[in-house]
Amino acid sequence: MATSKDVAKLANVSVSTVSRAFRNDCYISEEMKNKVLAAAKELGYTPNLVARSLKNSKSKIIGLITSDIDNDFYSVVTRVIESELKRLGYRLLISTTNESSEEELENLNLLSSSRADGIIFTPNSARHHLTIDKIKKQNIALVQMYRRAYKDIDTVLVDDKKGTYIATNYLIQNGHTNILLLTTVGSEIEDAKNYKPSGYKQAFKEKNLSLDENKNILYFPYQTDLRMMITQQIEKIKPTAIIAGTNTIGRDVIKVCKEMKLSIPEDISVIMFDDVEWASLLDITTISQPIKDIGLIASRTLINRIEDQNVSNTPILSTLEPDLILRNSVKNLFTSKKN
Amino acid sequence: MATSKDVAKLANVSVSTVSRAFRNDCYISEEMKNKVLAAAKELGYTPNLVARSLKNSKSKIIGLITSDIDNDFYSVVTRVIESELKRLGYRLLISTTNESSEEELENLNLLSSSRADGIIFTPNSARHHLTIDKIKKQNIALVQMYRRAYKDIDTVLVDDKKGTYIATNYLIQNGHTNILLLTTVGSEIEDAKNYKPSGYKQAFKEKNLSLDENKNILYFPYQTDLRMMITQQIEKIKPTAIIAGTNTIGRDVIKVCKEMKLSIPEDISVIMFDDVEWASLLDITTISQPIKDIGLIASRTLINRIEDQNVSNTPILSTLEPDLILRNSVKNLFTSKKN
DNA sequence: TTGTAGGCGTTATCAA
DNA sequence: TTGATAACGCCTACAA
Repeated sequence: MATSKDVAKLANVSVSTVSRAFRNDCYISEEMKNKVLAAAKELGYTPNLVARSLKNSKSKIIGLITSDIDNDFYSVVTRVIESELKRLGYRLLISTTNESSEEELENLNLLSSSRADGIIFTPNSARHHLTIDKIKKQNIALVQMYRRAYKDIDTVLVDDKKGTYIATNYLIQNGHTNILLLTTVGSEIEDAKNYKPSGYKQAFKEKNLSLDENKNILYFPYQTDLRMMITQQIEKIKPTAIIAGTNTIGRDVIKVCKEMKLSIPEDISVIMFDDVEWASLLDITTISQPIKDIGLIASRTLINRIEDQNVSNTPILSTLEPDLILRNSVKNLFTSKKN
Repeated sequence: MATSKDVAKLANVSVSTVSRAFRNDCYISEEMKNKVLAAAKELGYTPNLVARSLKNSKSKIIGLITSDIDNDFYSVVTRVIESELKRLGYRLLISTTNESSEEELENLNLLSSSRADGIIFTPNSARHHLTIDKIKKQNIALVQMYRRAYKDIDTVLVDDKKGTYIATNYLIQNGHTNILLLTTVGSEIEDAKNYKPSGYKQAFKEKNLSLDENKNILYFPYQTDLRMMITQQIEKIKPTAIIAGTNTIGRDVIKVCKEMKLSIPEDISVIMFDDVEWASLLDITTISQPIKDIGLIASRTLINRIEDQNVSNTPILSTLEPDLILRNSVKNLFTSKKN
């Protein structure tokens, strides 16, 4: 592979002139620049970005650590981040953790060693404070997305509490009081675990409705086939409505309903988190996460930290609001009684 | 950030000893190694992978260029590739082209400049032979996936012709002869464009059934809302069955059927390419692409090229077979006539 | 405006 | 087994 030295030799100039030609440096004459560019073309030369990174201590690479890229949620957010970062002149190195805190640590360390300019990640725990501190000292920018494990770094969150709140309220307004909430243990982050249940409970409290938390809220471990557990719980408490805390849970709920020959919304009402593509095909009412905004804000917050020296030192917390997308998976128990 | 020099100073050894300690070099005593590791820990030192890359001319980074990461197909394959590459000691840099040949070129050049060790990509055209040659000369391994634009590099393909062939055959066996095939122009690659139609035509030919290609095969441009066009074609030729060439086309077909109040499979039969998650929820019969195998084989072929000097020079072509996943979206016109 | 030279943090070669 | 030193390819003072 040709180097700047080769180009310099061919163009009869010095290596610094070659360097200048490739960085739109103003201290170079048009003539020289053209000469260099011509020689470079002849040799098929492009600047070696690895060498440039070493010299500049800037890699123009951002690491993205998610738990699970083939979850629709993460693949869409990955897409958004990739294209926004490209626009801003950065490239994206991805890695997944499968919700494992150890893998998360490995990935963080790898990105730290790779001298990434920044990292966007979805923490599974708050255990890696030491590593996070090390990374901050290295001057690598950090943004945590979707979960807030560390108080001292920039965060992009979705207000999950509000999500369950509006879903629950909507169900109550339609006459449902026996509502099964299915959610994930999700992570070790205490806050994150409680967001969804708390909105649910608040809605009940505000209407002075009684609620048996132990029966009506079910916490799932990560990524197993949940159908058995869902079936049992439905049989046990006979809910009139279900709130599925993620799209994967929602998928299993729909499968279970099919197996149990429960038609939606006639026999049971369903609201699902994440407005994935197939929700509209099945006419499922959803809590829509503003995925695009999450990706955009995460990218921009990160790049601001990297490029803008003047940005305030205090961590920025951006909280985005979910939306209720009304379709046809919730039955109105009031009007149907009248019939 | 601490460097090997700092560690060397603290441990009272030379930088070469530090380097050896971190590379499991055998020419180092246990004692020295421990001393170095302790010093490194104290300083929070990790080897700078950028410097290592420069020195070794090996970045341990693989570039993946796909057209569209939020298509289910690509996000699953990305996931598989990421985890396989991690297992093999490589990291994944992703970029998308939106099916644009120009963006593809930019991405190839960027990866070339970044000195990636290898590239897996889904070519949109065969236009970039010069760049491909340059990259090969650079000793960057290349694998093209899903489309075969260049004859001289390793390829992982799915036998799309066979896919439409078995789908069409199955429909014919169920009494369908007016079948609408919806497929993409997809790319400028002449071969790729014709795979799906050719299997379809072959099935008709083998049964000596007549076929009006101009009416029964519809080519779509990339990523637009196809519903209008689908609706018109259904009204025009009144097919008894539809084959959707991709999951995004399938999604639009299902939406159209809803809008037109055509129930599947009662009023119209549907088979769709790509066995995405939601296909089972809607009971759609699909042509399943062996996505995991594609990702695994692409990764392994690439890493073999990189690490195994002895691998044969002739390009490897791996063709994977699709499967018909039977569900309940095709009506048997023979048995239903009898009723 | 252009060229020279030193250094970014590693690793590899060679000598000790 | 260890240490000194010269690359890897680029950028940036500084000198010309």
